[in-house]
Amino acid sequence: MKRLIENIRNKLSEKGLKVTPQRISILEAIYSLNNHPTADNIIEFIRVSHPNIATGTVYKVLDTLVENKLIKKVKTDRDILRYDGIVDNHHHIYCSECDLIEDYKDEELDVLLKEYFNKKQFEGFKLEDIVVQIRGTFDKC
Amino acid sequence: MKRLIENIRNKLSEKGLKVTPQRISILEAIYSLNNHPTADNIIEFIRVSHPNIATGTVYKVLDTLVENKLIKKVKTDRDILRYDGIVDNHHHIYCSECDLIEDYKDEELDVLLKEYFNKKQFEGFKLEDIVVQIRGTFDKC
DNA sequence: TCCTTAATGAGAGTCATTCTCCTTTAGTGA
DNA sequence: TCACTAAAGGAGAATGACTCTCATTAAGGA
Ligand SMILES: [Mn+2]
Ligand SMILES: [Mn+2]
Ligand SMILES: [Zn+2]
Ligand SMILES: [Zn+2]
Repeated sequence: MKRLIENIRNKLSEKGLKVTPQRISILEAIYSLNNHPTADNIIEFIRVSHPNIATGTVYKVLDTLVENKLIKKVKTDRDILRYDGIVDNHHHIYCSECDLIEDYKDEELDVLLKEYFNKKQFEGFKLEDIVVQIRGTFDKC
Repeated sequence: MKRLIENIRNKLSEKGLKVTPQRISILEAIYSLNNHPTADNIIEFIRVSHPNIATGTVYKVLDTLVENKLIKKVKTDRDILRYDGIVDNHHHIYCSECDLIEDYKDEELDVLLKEYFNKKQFEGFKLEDIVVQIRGTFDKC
């Protein structure tokens, strides 16, 4: 807990960002809300301990965190943005029945993709990353 | 041209959907605008020949077409929805510099993925499809 | 401790999408 | 061919996620 916040402070400083209570609690919220929260999920979570934070501030901080690669945006086919506190490359399982997005990590898949894309020529294109979208339905849903 | 519209009429009828001029021109627009158009791109395209179509109608028709699997939504990390007239499974290259989304089709990749996911156990999950998001920057951008 | 400048708060503004409700029309069957 | 009916479309208001503006506050460096 103390350690989490210390860790967040360090991440912000390392990027040359001012360490503000708002930025700390937003990152804390993203790390605590496991499943790819929306701005609204984050605001709701934060308001408990930090009732006066402005929604505009939350959106601004989220943008800053994305720009500095402390968080990522998650691609969806809805018109509400979702965020991911895990910045290491990983894949996503999208539920067709609800808006659940689960992480999927597997070294074997990463190796497979790496080998495939190393072999392929992408003329005039600088490859940055590969994310696999796995879509389907969970029995529980 | 005539053939395209005849083809669209058939697709609609096959799904048990009423064949209306609005639905025809929206599908026509999606097929003509190659790169994963937004609702707004579609409206702009259609207004030339069909100036009175209501925006609400366009959104409603798009929903209907998605539900009936005549088109698909494309996942993005923006808050504007984009659509795809190609319903056969394929992958997407996202440009980091602009909002270009190119199709990527390669049989070898599909075989690779198919073999990998056949082998993996997904307990309590019914797999529907796999789409690879390739992100990077085009030199031209 | 003070200063500078970036960050935040409050609230108005924007705009993509949805909703409501009335009118029109596609498709069916006499 | 015609009339009927349910489904679809038009107009425009409503919604809500996100952005903007600008005055105030506070983080971090001197
Ligand atoms: Mn994730
Ligand atoms: Mn496509
Ligand atoms: Zn689900
Ligand atoms: Zn580009």
